[in-house]
Amino acid sequence: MTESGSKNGTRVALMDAAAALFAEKGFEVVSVREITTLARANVASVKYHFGSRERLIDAVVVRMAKPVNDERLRRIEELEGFGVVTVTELITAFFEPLFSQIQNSPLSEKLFTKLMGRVVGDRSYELPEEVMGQFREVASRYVPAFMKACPGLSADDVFWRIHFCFGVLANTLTHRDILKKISDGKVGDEKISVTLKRIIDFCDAGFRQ
Amino acid sequence: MTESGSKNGTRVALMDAAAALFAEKGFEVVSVREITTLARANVASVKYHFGSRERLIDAVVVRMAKPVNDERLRRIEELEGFGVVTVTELITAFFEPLFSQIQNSPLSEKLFTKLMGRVVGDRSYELPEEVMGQFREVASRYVPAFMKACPGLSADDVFWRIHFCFGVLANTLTHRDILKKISDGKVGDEKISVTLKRIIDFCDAGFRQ
DNA sequence: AAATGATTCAAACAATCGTTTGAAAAATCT
DNA sequence: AGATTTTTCAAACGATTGTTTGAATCATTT
Repeated sequence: MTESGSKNGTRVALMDAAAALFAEKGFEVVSVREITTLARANVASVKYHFGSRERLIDAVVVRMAKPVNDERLRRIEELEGFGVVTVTELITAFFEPLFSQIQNSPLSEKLFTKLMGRVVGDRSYELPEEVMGQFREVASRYVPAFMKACPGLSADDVFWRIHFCFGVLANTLTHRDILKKISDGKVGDEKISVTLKRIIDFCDAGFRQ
Repeated sequence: MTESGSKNGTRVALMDAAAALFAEKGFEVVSVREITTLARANVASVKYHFGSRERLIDAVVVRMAKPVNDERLRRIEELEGFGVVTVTELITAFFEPLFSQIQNSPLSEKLFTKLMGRVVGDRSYELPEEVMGQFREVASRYVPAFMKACPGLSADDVFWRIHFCFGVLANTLTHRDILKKISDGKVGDEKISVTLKRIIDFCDAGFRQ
């Protein structure tokens, strides 16, 4: 019974627990026993269901990244069907999918965004090859589109600015709660969609300079 | 003999080795034995010279952050002596000190920037209280200056945009080498001062929108 | 009901972790 | 020089790490 039916409860419980802990603490510092304790499962269940701790991390990352990258591809195809594409549209098409999956997640909005930030920002661990492939495909579609949307810019300029946008995104996702601490609780309580608009506006202005 | 003379060679050797390893791998995943091996010192030397692994991390971070924050304070004082201050000047005064200490470091430029990126970006460990105090002081000077320089913006807007700038900075420092990989080696080989200018231009445009 | 396969479980594996010990070595002081 | 302090060192500490084992339990099929 390898089918993903309704009966592999332990398997998804492990992934849910791992996702929550990874979001809070980072991939490197969460032990297998922490995960299995939170999931109310046995220590050996990780080896049984995933083969190893590392492959459990991979499974969590893939489950999170797959629908996002799928939607990114879907949206740029939709955009290019209309002809001319602007930088603003590209940035939006690239960023919005990161947030549109929140309601499908077993995680709270706060943990979801934190984990997503670690997936796109932490490079202390190696991304699973499956996700690397997805990302390469996304990049192969978006980079040329960005270059076409900015005729005056060199390849260097475009690459760097995309990189900067990534930085804004990753940092904001991972450390969204820091702002409340820094500002003595006066700033940081707003809907995720409002924050997303802030990010897009900032990156858009930075990209177009 | 607690004086920091020329004779505590092991102490600085430990900090140098730790700094290099932290830069490459991150604070959490480097073991005491890795550090002492690279420093050609005994395992027990960390406990003897620093008290614990955590306090060694603190020492490395303080040594890196102190001159940066000092220069930040010096430069904003200098700026405000002239009267009106622009956003561009503030961003420059805040960012440049991160790079001006490269030649004073025992680390290579590449490792220096990586480690600096982790110091400002990684929040898997707690910043030492000494550095937190420095940062609070820097923030207490720069945040009001930014607000004064952007009369039309709310406090929320200013806080968020500063946060975004932080993201661009931290991500670029930590993952400067990724760009070369993504672009098949075509992008990413340039002087650090050129990259700094890119960062400042991007953040400046994003901030002023 | 018996047999078969899938899953869980307590217990132990070897390896590594940060830390501690107490004595040897080196440096400094009187 | 001897006495004293500082620093180094090999060895071991208990705790925790990811993994493995083999039997027990559960679910499904024959």
